Amino acid sequence: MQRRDLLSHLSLGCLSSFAHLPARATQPPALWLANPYQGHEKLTDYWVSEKYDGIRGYWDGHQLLSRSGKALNPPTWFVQGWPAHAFEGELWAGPGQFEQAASVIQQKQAPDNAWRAMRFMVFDVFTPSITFTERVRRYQGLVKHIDKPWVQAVAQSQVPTHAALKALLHTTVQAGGEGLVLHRGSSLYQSGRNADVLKVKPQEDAEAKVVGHEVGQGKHAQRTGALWVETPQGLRFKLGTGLNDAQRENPPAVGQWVTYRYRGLTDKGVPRFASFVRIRPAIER
DNA sequence: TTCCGATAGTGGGGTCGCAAT
DNA sequence: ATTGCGACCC
DNA sequence: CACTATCGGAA
Repeated sequence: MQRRDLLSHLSLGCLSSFAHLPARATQPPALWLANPYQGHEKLTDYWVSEKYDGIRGYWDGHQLLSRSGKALNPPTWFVQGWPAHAFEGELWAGPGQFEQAASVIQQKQAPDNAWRAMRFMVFDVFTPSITFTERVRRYQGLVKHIDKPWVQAVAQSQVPTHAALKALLHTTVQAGGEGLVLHRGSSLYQSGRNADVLKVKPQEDAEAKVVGHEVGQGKHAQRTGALWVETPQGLRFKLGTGLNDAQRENPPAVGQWVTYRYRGLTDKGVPRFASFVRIRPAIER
């Protein structure tokens, strides 16, 4: 396909259901969501790319939307020349800059120099009826057509074995990446979570001491909502997810040590996405 | 019969914007 | 100027 | 974001 013909072959599809609506009254776009990688998938079916740690952005052909359908407010130059066709990517401020990216997109009107540091890493184009493998070609051509340094196509590669995937994950994280995304080449664009899109992120376990309890809300009213814990370095934070109902009824006591799982640290050094795993086994001595 | 996928409902850190103090 | 809260992002 | 509890249909 000739490049000048590319955009005319992109389909608007179900986009028409909300593309005409005013900026503030949008339905959540039907975007795909990644599932955790289990380790038993057939890797040769998948494309592998870096998972950029930023804000999901969906260009509906007219405006930039967040995952929930909220209109974002990039400066006009940022989206100047973007096509009247839907595509999506990650609004990214660089390695380790998630909080900066979140700040920029949540401000009503972030300063121009903040947006100058942002990139839109394109990883899909909303074109029903063609496979992801074909859509990769489409978004590569689309990015080339837009021809702006802050709009980049996410690179896709193939990894034959789990060992190779592990190695790629290691080098990607070493270079500041958040993890990897696997996308089945034969899959059509499908909203929601399914096995066609998988994510791989490194996770670590650590221990902390229970220093308090937080009462829960709603169905967890009158039982434990979260544990206040303290690391050996004296850092305090809350563990609220990972507890089952029985554990919320009878939570580990103050002074007990627990194991938690987390994925990276915030700017302040607090474990990110921390979840309760188990009460730490007693130490033999 | 068991198992899996989707959904609803909890919980976290962090940021912004606005109201109350 | 500080605090608290809801509504977003992940 | 991560996770648990539920339910209905697939396996």
